[in-house]
Formats: sequence, structure tokens, C-alpha cells
Amino acid sequence: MGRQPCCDKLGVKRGPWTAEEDRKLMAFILGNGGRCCWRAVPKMAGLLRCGKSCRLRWTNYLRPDLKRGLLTDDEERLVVDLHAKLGNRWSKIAAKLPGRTDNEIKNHWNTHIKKKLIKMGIDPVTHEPLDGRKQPQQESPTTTSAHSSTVTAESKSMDDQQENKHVDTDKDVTSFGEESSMPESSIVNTTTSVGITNHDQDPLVKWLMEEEEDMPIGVVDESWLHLTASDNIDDLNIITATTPWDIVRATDWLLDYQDFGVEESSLLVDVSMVDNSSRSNL
DNA sequence: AAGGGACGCAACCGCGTACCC
DNA sequence: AGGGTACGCGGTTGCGTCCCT
Repeated sequence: MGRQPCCDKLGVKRGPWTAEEDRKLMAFILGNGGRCCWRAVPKMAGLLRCGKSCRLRWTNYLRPDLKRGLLTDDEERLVVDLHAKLGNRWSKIAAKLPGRTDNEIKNHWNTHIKKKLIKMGIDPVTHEPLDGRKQPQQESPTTTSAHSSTVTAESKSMDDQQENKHVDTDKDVTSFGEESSMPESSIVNTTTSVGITNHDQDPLVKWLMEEEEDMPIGVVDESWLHLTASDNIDDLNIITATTPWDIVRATDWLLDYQDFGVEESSLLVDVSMVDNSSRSNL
């Protein structure tokens, strides 16, 4: 009946991973060509962990294609824009930032970006000004992140229903190198389902759509799948993130933001909206 | 130098969904 | 067809480190 449990919770180690555990997991996964089922991993790798813990450790820390260090200003900008459109769907956001994990982005959002936005007088949830004043531009449904974030929230349940038809398509035999694949239409449906008709004018949405057509999201580089445990994973950071606004260097944006009060921040409007407009000028 | 608060990251928890038998 | 379970995701927590007093 059903599947067997991944672990029995008894005799399963918890807490921080040791270097030895990391080495075992790494060696096992690399030695198996990147394909296995997580529930079998702990036993086969000689680990006293549950499969869930192994998966988390691998996806959030051990994967050779992960970038290290703080998010760049471009990445931060992208996260804000994507958050405005997608809400707290960190895995979807992470899928657009090669080498970054949902956990990493989520942490960065909660510890850095959120505070910056609040300091700027922007509600990190709605992406609208905290003082409640509506910005004239935000009335436009086509250009504002604030609007799209509201829209996203409103349409989330419907969106999820559509989305859930696609997720978890490779449950039992998970490719270690592949992140969850985004449904081809999920983002587009998020906006079109609520009547935004000119979304393709938005460089971000356009890029999202183009990328989904061109390549499976999350498939960044699988060359490391063919590595052996003895290879140096530090040599594998060959990710080159290319976003539509990699070429945009118009503002120093959040990283240079210092100490604007609410008065000043009201002039800043919605930072992602400003970005959108600057992008559309390209 | 030491204590305490703030911060940041890694890991865990709980839930929804798809899958297996 | 339906019960049970793995997987993936978002939210939350725990703990180590840093910084200030």
C-alpha cells in the first residue's frame, strides 16, 4: 500500500551536517550520475539522515552549480521584480536566478531586501508605498510591479490550481541536477488570467516567457553531473546569469540606498516600477 | 574583556499534491 | 477508487557570529 516511508524518525540524525556527512552525500550523488530516489540515498550513502534532509542539504548547499556569496545588485533587483509579480513563490523566483536556491533567496529577502524596502517606505508584501498613498503610475495595469503583485495575490489560488497540474512530475526518481521545472504557462497565466493584456510589453514578463520557451528553467549546467567525487567543485562556478537588464546600470539601486525617510521615499515611488520604466527605455 | 542584542544562514516543520499499490 | 506516502514548497526556528555598550 502506497510508498514506503523515507525514514522512521528513529535513529535518524538531525541538526547541522558534518564535513564527513557532506563528503558521503557528495560522493554518493556524484558517483551515481545524478539520478536516484531520495528515500534510498541515506542508506546507500551510509548516512543516518532521512532522505528529505539529504535532499535539502544537496539542493541548498552541496550542489556544485550553486553560487556563493551575497546576491549582486542585479540579482537583488531581479528578486524584487519577481517577488512583485510572483509573491512568496521562492522556488519560482530561484528558478530565474541560476545558481541560487529558494532558501537562499528567501533568507536574503527576509534579512536584507525586506528591510531596505521598508526603509524606503515600500511595503515588501504589496510593493506599494507604506503610507498608503497611491502613485499615479500605479493605476496603469501594465507597468507597475505593485499592481502585478496585488494581481498575483488575488489570482494565486487559481494560478496554483493550474500550476499544481504540472509540478511534482518527477517525484520518485528525481534528477539531482534539475530543479523543479516551471510549467510553461504558469507565469503567463498569472497575469493574463486577470486581464492584463499588455504584459508582453513588460521586459520582465517578456523575458520570463522567452526563457520558458527556449530552455527548461533550472537546467543551468549539468556538466557537473558527470563529475567524480574527486573533482574540485570550486572550479565549477561557470554560471553566467543573463537577464534583460544585465545591461542596465542606470542606478545603484538598493545597494547604495542609505537613509531616506518616508518623505524622500515617496519620491522614489516603487523601485521596481522605476526599474521597469528605465528598462523599457532601452 | 564580557555580556547581551542583532543579524544571517542552515535546517526543520507542516502542508498540499502527485504518485504508488 | 482510495488510502498511504514521497516530494517539493513556503514558513519558521535554532544557533553561531558579529557588533555595540
